[in-house]
Amino acid sequence: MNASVALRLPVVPFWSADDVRASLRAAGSIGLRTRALPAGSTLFSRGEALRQVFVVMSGAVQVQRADRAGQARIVDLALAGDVVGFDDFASGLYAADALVLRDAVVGAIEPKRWWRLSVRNPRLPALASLGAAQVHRALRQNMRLRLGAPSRLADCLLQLAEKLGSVDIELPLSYQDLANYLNLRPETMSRALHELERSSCLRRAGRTRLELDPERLRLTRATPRRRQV
Amino acid sequence: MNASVALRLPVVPFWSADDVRASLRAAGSIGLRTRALPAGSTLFSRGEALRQVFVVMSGAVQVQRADRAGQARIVDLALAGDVVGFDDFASGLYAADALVLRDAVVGAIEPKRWWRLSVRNPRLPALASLGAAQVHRALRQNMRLRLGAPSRLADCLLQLAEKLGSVDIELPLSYQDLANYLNLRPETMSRALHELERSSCLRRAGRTRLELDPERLRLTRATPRRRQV
DNA sequence: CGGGCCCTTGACAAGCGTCAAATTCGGTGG
DNA sequence: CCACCGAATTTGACGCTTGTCAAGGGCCCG
Repeated sequence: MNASVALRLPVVPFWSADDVRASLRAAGSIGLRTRALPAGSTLFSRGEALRQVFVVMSGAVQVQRADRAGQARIVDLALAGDVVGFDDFASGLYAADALVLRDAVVGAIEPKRWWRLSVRNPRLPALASLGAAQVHRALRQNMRLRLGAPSRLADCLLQLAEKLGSVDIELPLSYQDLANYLNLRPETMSRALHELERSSCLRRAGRTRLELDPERLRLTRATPRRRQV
Repeated sequence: MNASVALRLPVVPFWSADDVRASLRAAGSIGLRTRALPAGSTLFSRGEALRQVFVVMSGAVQVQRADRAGQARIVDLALAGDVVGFDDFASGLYAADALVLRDAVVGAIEPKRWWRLSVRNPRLPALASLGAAQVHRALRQNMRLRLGAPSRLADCLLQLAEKLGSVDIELPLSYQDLANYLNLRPETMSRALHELERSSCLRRAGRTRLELDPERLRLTRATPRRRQV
């Protein structure tokens, strides 16, 4: 009975994209220290003391943890506009490893300093807003993990297309790692990919280059565990 | 190759429990406005303007959204010490419905006011810390959804026991709703429950009353999709 | 006593993981 | 430039896990 309360609300886009860069730009990025990092470098590692929370300005960063069996799990994929590292703000220690996938520029925010700055500059986005942005992403990943394999992949690709602002995208990681992120086996990933290709949701134009059809992808995403004709 | 970097780290507890009440208490709860709410009442509803972020001081609250097909999905289960509603802080509108399951006392935090207070009282937990706490919970649910049904349930029950401070727990919601939260069908939930009972991970002592054996539950949780003998 | 809802159970099918092996791709050394 | 190696990806076969459907039992509340 509890679960049926929200049923009659209209269906609207579930989560809006939120690009933290925009608010930083609006604030004139006062006092934002940026850092350029080459692909393959490390943004932070597990166990280090947390000094900064990061905003990805460009490029791509993956965040991974070891699960209880010691297996590495990719738990986050941050592109331009995304916030990384906020989850460890309270504990003071990074609990995950952040790896730069594509040459990136990140804004490094030192909480204390940022807080002082924002006392004087009310236009500066509050730390808390950055946190809210990361919660949003975590919740979207949450909902994604509730879908079947093809829908899961479709949702992920749609988000990538949205972020990158193009239907013609270059994946920042291997299919293997993408499978890890989506909690699928590489074999299943391969099959889901072919499934999407078969239903004209996308066309493969190179190893990790895809041309997407957002309309059809949305259709597939909405299809609960059943193939389209 | 990317995914194998963190492998040799020691296996330690994955996420620590974080009880925001503790830090509020440490700060003397200066200026925290509390509200008592009866079971069945609504904390906030989708579409409303966000005025407050909540900290559950006692009782239980569930948060639900409609998925893309319009089905209600329970996305969060907040007990004493948990933060609710922070995800909508940036957008300014609640995107979900929060329903009180068990008579609850919640601390209502108005961001602007809290911010002003914390400028003067450095001991007050920052809004950002509250946000970090909610990210933590979202990430844990994330990892949970990657597990098989029995492990998923085991992890959830372990968290409940930890939160409630007892191995003898009363579920704040029906099995049906718990299944929804864990993204399982009621039938699967029933089977997982019997599975745990069969392997002495728990004993059922009433409709929604359970006596847990944390040690065995941890064992089951660590077992990847395979029955124990 | 009669519904209605929640929880169970059984039978069955679909989805996804697992295993093994083939194939392709990228990069390296000759 | 070409052969070769190792990693990534693909394919097929097969089985376990979970979803689905249908039906039954138990409990609470009129």
